[in-house]
Amino acid sequence: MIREFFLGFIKIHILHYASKKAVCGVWLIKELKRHGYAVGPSTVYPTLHRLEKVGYLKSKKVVVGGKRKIFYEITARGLKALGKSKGKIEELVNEVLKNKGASQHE
Amino acid sequence: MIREFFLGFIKIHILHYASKKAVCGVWLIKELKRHGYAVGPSTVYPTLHRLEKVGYLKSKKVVVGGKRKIFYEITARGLKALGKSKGKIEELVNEVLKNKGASQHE
DNA sequence: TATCATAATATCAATTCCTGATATCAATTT
DNA sequence: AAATTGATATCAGGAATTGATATTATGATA
Repeated sequence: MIREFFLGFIKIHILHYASKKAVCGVWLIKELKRHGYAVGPSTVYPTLHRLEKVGYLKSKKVVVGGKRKIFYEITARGLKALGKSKGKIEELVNEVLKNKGASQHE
Repeated sequence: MIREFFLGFIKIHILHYASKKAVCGVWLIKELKRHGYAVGPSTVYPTLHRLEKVGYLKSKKVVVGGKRKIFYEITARGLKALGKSKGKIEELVNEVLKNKGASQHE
């Protein structure tokens, strides 16, 4: 169940990375693992496909080191979604971590 | 798709609220709406049931103002999950908002 | 005490997502 | 041209999501 809490985090991370540079599946798997998220190929690739399908990412195929990879970069649409997400993260932090969310717990 | 990003946020919020005081379904719907999350009964109630089922929340039935309500409070197990979530939120903030996550974007 | 109105909660059903296991693919090596 | 290897793709069973709808319990009313 707690994994469900973080599925969105993972997607936001992916969008964030893809806003910094072009990323591919295997790199994401390693990077996300470094950040404490256990993510396998069968989670990452379908997610990348979906993120591209909705227009948040765009891909290009490249051969590097003798292996074909598919690199993903963020789109304008994806940047917009990422921006919206950042706003929500701030809201979450203010409410849950700092407890500054004008809470009227009446 | 972007809604998927926030489904975890919503669950964390619920756990957070339930750690402050006993909460019921309708109150959560209003409160989450106040925080920008569109959440209806068919989202909140099954979620509450599941959170109770996994032992993060415990419920008690109360009659208030002539209406029966079910109030939920966090459990020790839920507190643990919430704590873990807070750690992840900080990590997310550092990486995505502050960009302090020792990122080796090689 | 039967019925009604109301608010809170519960369920349905179609769609979609998640993911361990497995398969496929393409570039290089032998 | 077969094998190797690393990267990506798919499958299939289970589970989650949610608009729509139904159910429930309480107090009021007659």
